[in-house]
Amino acid sequence: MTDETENSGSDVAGNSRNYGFNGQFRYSLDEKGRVAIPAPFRRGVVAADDIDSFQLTVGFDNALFAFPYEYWREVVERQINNLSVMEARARSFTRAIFSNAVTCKPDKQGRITIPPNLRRYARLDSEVVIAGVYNRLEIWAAEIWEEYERLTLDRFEEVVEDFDIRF
Amino acid sequence: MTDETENSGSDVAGNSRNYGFNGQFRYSLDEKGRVAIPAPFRRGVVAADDIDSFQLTVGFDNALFAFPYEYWREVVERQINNLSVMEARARSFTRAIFSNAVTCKPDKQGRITIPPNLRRYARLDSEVVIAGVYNRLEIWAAEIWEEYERLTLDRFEEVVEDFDIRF
DNA sequence: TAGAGCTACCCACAATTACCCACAATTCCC
DNA sequence: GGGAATTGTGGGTAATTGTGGGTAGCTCTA
Repeated sequence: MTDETENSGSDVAGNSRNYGFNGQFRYSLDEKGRVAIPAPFRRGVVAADDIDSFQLTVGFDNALFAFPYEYWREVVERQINNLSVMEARARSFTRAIFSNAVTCKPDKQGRITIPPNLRRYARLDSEVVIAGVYNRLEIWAAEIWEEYERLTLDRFEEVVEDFDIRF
Repeated sequence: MTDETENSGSDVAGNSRNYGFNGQFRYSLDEKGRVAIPAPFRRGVVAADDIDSFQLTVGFDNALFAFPYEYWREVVERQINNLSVMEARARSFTRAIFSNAVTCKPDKQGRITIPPNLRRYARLDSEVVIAGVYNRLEIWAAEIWEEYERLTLDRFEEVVEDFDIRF
């Protein structure tokens, strides 16, 4: 573990009643392209007993999104399933989503291997931040993450106002 | 294996509970016109025990589509079956789809042979990308694929908005 | 019917990957 | 505070995968 962005996260994520991933974790991407899944997120993803996998895909803001497999399955069934192959934009979307996705099952050490095309998309080289964001994990290049946080965290209060969130 | 668009794909795709093909793989088309089927896609296509074949056809955007045989059979029965021979456009469509199709069974090494007319259609020469796109594989000439991805992946976020996909 | 060309099937090998073990550092818990 | 468990990271090995090539059988032609 490196020490700049120390790791923090709730263990409640392991609970099956867990309501959302949270915390941020900094890891190194090793020579084989492997990165650790934050320990609190490893358990509680299991749907059927041999599927404790994540669906890893391209996401927004140069990050990768990783969904619990079962959740991903629902999204596909409810939303992507009924897009028509006949429509060019729908094809383009479906292609992007699926061809840039991997179903990955953590190894015994809790790591996943990120394929080269996804590494490229997210500009990952050696330092990586994994953030828990409600229903997904986000995998960022550490530098990009830090820059992003620096820019947006200042404006947190403004943003909350925009959305009229009532705590 | 070449190294620019390295291969990526999930092994869970082999699972019968698999929900859709995904990942992208780069292969070389050999002198005999053979190309490897991505390993994760080889298993789990079996319907009856001697039918572990793909139906290979002309697809959209200069790509070839390959469907698991059983899935193809359903599509034909449910949809193509009730097109009328009386309608010129329907005839043309049916002709194109069937006359440019092959049922192909991977050899012991997991390769299929792509017939010349399909190679021509998809402008395949030596470098090929095979993408898993939900219910089908797509076979592209590597250059065309890269160009296509370059154009569409940037616009990914817009497209998601357009389709109002909620993760 | 013999030969030429083609195709399907098999073997072989190099490169890559997946899986397992090990260990140090950190965290947890009494 | 100290021992035990967990966690992050590196590396080794066996299995898988990608790719080239050979041969037998088939088809088509002369």
